[in-house]
Amino acid sequence: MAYWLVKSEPDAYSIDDLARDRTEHWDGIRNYQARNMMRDDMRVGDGVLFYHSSCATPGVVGVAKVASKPYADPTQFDPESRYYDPKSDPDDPRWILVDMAFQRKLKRTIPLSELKEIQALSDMILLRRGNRLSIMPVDKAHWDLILSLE
DNA sequence: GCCAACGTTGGC
DNA sequence: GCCAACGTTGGC
Repeated sequence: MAYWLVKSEPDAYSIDDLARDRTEHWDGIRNYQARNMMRDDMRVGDGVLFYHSSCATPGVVGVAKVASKPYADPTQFDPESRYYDPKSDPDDPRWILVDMAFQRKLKRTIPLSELKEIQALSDMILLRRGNRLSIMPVDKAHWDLILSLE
């Protein structure tokens, strides 16, 4: 079992939205690295840290898990969608997603500022300068440490 | 709102 | 294949 972190802007889709929906197809990912991780590396049951970005207090806010095998992101074929990709071939879809299922909301937000102060987390991808990946792997040791801060 | 960092696009 | 221009991300 592997561990991941996904970013979401709470104005667009928050942990409370996921708590309400219980499960959500993680659509709209238009970055090849992130797509490759969903397509090639995620397995049903993998753990996911849910992270709020571009907000007053960015940080880890909940736990989810991977809830489906990878499949084609339907929004790429929908001309009405902001994620529409006219260059994607329906016979060979460019964008792949998985479903995410709600597990729980943390008792508190664990803020980015706090994670940055922890030496043992200094090599986390999330904390690397200029990191813009919206999906990234998390080491088990980092996963355990972050959740121990709750 | 600013701006650094990055990924993608497209001309050559 | 290079690289400048551009758009986006995301913290502050």
